[in-house]
Amino acid sequence: MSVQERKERERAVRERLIVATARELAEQQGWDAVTTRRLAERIEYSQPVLYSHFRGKREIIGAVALEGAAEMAAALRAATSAVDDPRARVTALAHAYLDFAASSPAVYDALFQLDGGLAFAQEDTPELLKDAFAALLESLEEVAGGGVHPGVFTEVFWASLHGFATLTRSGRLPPEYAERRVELLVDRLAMV
Amino acid sequence: MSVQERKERERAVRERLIVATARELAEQQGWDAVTTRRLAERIEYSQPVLYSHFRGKREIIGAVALEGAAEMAAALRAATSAVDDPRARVTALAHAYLDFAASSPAVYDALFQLDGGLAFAQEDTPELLKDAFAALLESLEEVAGGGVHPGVFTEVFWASLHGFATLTRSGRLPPEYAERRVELLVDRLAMV
DNA sequence: GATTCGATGCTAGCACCGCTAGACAAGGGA
DNA sequence: TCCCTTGTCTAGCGGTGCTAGCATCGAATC
Repeated sequence: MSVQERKERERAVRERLIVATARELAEQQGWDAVTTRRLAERIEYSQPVLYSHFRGKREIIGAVALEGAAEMAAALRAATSAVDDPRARVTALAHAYLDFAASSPAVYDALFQLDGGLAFAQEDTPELLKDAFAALLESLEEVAGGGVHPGVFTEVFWASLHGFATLTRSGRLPPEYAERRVELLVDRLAMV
Repeated sequence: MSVQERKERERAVRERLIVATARELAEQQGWDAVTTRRLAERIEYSQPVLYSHFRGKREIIGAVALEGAAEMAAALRAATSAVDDPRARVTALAHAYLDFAASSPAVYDALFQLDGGLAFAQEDTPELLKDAFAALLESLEEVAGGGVHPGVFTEVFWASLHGFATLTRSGRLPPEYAERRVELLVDRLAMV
């Protein structure tokens, strides 16, 4: 029994190593550079080992996304918890979101841009993803305004931030007015 | 002279054929299916011919994007020109934008998601791209509100629509509340 | 009309991709 | 000690974007 337990433990360690290495490589050189060959070489195993942990590259992206969702939720809560004023809290939330997207672009892509095989906005959505959305909602529901569904309001705010993040990083939005865009968005969307 | 002119004409025809075929293939089966081999086979030439017109696949995507920018601008203007009320015009604009994104996903991706090697929001930005942004601005500047830079306002509105379009298509936003999201966005952002 | 010669499109091939079949070795259980 | 399961490896499949170098075709010249 103990032998099997040790093996399972070692397998789990190696699986975390794969995910961490994939993430590291993606942040360093982009997801295009995360090939199964390079990834295998970095973890010092052969390619087929990857497929004994994940069905394919997509699932590895999904694993990085889940890890990222947890970190993002934590970052959002950390940035908002110390702020008392509801409106200021929303501003802090927006900045924390955009900072996360800018400082961890590969993780952000795994979450919101690439196909990691994860279900969103459904029953079988992983709890970590639901919780990341919940982290947004917690700061947003109180400024949604009367008669507006907090979930829908959160979706609108989130989609806007997502647009900022992706269009800015791909060079389609100029960086110079980033702050004014955030101010305008919060000013107009947040009631009170 | 006439011989050379004829050749140039034929070259231009073939170049348009490449772009049209790439676009068609991308809309039918997604950009992943647009490989240089398949594209070459469809236009009934060998692969290297593609490289006598474009530096690589990226430039072909860029060509599709430019074509799409012109169509998008036309679609946006067509949808808004007949609407008199400024606020209703913005709503029509939003719907036209989202309809374009949903009905021509491959072209939309070439424009706003993939790397087509085009410059955005710079001096050397192609006129067609500037004009597509102008088409947005024309309907939005009059509802930007006082003291707000129309360009910045347009960027915010556009980024939000982009978030809706991309997150909805990748299954990250549920489609059922799409209409309510648009209403909320227009309600809050448009002044008067 | 024959001949030269440059332009043009082709075949073949590079290094790389995601993924997998099948050989092989190491280790625990009898 | 032997067997057999488990796990990992090598090698290879069909695909990718892209390119070197050859062959052919056609326009211009003699």
